[in-house]
Amino acid sequence: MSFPPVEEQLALLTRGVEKIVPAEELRRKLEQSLRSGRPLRVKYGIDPTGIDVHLGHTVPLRKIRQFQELGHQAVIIIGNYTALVGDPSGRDQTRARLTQEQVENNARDYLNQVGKVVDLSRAEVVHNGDWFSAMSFLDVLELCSKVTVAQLLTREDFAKRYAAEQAIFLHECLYPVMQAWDSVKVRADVELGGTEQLYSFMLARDLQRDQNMPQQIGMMTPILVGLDGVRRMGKSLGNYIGIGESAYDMMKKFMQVPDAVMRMYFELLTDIPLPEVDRLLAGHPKDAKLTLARHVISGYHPSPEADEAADRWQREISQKELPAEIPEVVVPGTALEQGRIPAARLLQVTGLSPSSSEARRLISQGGVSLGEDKVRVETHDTPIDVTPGLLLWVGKKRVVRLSIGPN
RNA sequence: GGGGGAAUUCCAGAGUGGCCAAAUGGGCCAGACUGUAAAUCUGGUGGCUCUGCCUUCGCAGGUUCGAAUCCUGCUUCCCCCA
Repeated sequence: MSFPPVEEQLALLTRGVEKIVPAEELRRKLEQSLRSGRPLRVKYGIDPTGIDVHLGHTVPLRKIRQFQELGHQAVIIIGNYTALVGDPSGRDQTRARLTQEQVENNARDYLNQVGKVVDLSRAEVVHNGDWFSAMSFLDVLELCSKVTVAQLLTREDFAKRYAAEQAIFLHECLYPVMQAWDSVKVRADVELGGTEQLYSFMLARDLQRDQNMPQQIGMMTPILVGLDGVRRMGKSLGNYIGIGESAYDMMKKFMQVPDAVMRMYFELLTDIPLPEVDRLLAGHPKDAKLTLARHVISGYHPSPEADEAADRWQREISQKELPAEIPEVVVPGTALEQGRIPAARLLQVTGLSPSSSEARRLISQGGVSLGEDKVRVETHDTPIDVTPGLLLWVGKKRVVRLSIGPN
C-alpha cells in the first residue's frame, strides 16, 4: 500500500476539522503508516436510532471518505447495542430507548444512506452487538472498574444535568464506556465524530492503553448548523436537508439558508478549495449559494439533475414564473352552488386550510388570491366562480389548479 | 421505605374563584421589505352556521350562581432523605 506524502494528507484531512486530540499525533500516525505501508484504521460509529441521514451527518462521513481516498481503512460501527442505551451526549434529557427490532430496521436503512458518502465496498462494517452480546456480567464489571464516577461527571452534559437535578440513569453512564470499548475491539487508530464525543474518545485511549494497544486519535468535526443558521442541524428541529431528498427540495432548502453560514457549508460540505470559496463569497451571495447548492446536490443526484434543480429554482422562485408542476385539486361538484362556492369553504374542500377558522384568517390577512394575476380575495364569504384550471394561491408558495369533480 | 414538588393551549412558561380561549417568549402562518436569504416591522396562531356560540388547562368525581384556579380519589413525572 502506498500513500500520498504526509503533508498532502494532512492538508486534506484537517480541513473543516475543529479539534484533533492529541493534535501532534496525527502526523506521527500518518508518517508511520506511510513508512510501514499499513493503512490507518479509521473508526466511525453510528447509532441506528432514526432514519434520515442529513447533511450534518455527512460532515464526519465525508472525512471518512477522504481517509478512504488516501488509502486508509474505514471501519463503520453500527451501534446496534449502544442504540439500546441512547447516547446522552449533548442531551439535557434521557433519550428514549429503542427496541431491538427498530434498531435492526434502522441499521439497514442507515447503511443504504451512508453508502452515498462512504465507499462501503472498501469499508469494514461491524455491529457492536457482536461483542457486547457475548459479554458476561463479570466482563461488564471488569470494564466498569476502569472508569470512575468522578470522571464521568466531568462531562459537561452530565455535569449540567446533575447540577440541574435532572435524572442521570446508570445505563446512560455506560454509553461512553461502550463506545470506548468499540475502539478497543476494532483497534482504531483514528476515531471521527462531533465535538461532543471528546469524553468518549479520551476514554477509548485509556482503555486501549490498558490493553497495551496503540492509542487512537480523536478527530472532531464541528456541528453543522441547520437551515435556521443558529441551532445544530437535526431532525427533531426540522431544520435539516436530508440526503435522500429530491434535488429540487434540497435546492429550495439551500437557498433559504442564511448567508452567514455559507462559508461553513462550503468548508464542510464541499471540496472546493478555500481560496476559491473566498472568491465566490466575495461575489453576489445568491450566486454563491447556487454554486454551493449545486455542488452538494450533485453528490447525491446526477449532476444534470442538480443543474436542472438550480435552473428551476431560478425560474420559479427567483423569477416568479409559474411552477412547472402545479398540483391539481378536485372540487366536488356537490360543494358548488350554481358553480360558486364561498372562499373560506373553497380553501377547506381543497385541503389548503384544515379548518374554516384558519381559512378565514388567511383570507382576512390577504394571503389568498386567484388566477395567474393573483387577484386577492377580500372576504371569507366572497363567492368564487370555480372554473376548471383556475389557480388558487395561499401565501406566496402554495398554489393549486382547480378542477371540478362529480361529487 | 419516608418526605416534598409538579402536571396549562405546538414548546417553554404565567395564571391560584368571575375581567381566561388563558400573559410573555419561542416556533409556526400571513402581510410589508428583499436576493421568496437573514435581520426588521405588522397581524395572526382551539373549533364553529363567527359582532355570537361550543370544547379545552393530566384523569374521574365533588363544592359553587360561576373552577385552569377550591375539595376528594386516581394516574404519571421529578426531587430530597435513607
